[in-house]
Amino acid sequence: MDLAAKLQAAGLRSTPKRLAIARLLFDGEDMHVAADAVARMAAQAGLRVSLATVYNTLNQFVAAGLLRRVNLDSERSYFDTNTASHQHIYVEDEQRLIDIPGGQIRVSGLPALPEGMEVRAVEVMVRVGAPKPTQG
Amino acid sequence: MDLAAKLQAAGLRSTPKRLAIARLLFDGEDMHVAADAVARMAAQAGLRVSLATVYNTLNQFVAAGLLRRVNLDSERSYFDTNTASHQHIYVEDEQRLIDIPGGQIRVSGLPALPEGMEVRAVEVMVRVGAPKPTQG
DNA sequence: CTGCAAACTATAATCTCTCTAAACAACGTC
DNA sequence: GACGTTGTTTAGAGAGATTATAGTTTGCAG
Repeated sequence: MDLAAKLQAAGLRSTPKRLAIARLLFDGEDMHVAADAVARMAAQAGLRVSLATVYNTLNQFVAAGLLRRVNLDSERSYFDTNTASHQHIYVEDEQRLIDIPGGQIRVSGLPALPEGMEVRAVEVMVRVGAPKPTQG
Repeated sequence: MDLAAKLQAAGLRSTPKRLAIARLLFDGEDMHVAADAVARMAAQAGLRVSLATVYNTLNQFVAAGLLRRVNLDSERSYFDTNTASHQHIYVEDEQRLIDIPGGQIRVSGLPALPEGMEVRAVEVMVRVGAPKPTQG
């Protein structure tokens, strides 16, 4: 997996900062991170990169299709290094996202779409947690 | 539909501000609004209500089960006056949400959950738009 | 090399939302 | 109907995430 080539194939210049951030993100493990976590990871790795560059880079990666943005809550954005079609389980108590491999979940019964529209994405978010005692 | 009774049944005092905001929201039509839109609607209706109260009230309505929070993007929160189990189509080009009645969509193939967890919600968001010419 | 466009940075600005502390109102009690 | 308690409302400050700005630096074509 040549990251420099991956960047260039996506239409992005292969700069040192981008390469370093890409190395943090695409280390083989699928991950779900927020921008501040990326900045922290970068700092820990001894990389001197400004917060603005972290945001710029993440947004460029999303635009280039290298990352996927996940709308988990309105607090902040999360970025998913797995860009293949797949879904998520969100463990609310632990604030942890778990991937559901693509193709495992089937969504049926979609209604007719408005005239001239096509489906761009079907997002499924399964929110789980310990049973609520107040409900029982 | 007695709104004052509805508030009290939800454990909220029936105050003039809450009643007025409830009247704006629960006018019969299901709607999806952001906090600033509610503030604007209130102002247009001649209601003098502070932004803090709009936020407080919306959050209380969510906690009381009168509203549902929808995570559409990370910019802001949207509130859905339809609290029944249902799903959404998001028309990206028009930034418009369309309800899919509950029970119409079926999601199958959910994986096993972590130990001691139960499903709290299954959110489905179908993003649609005009076919992208660059993809064609 | 040289020049230009793109990238990077620090900082300011913006935007959504919450906190704070004080004024105010609902509601039960007498 | 006044009183006290408690919950509401408010203006404004504050917090946190993200973007805009403007100047400097860097990559890369010629």
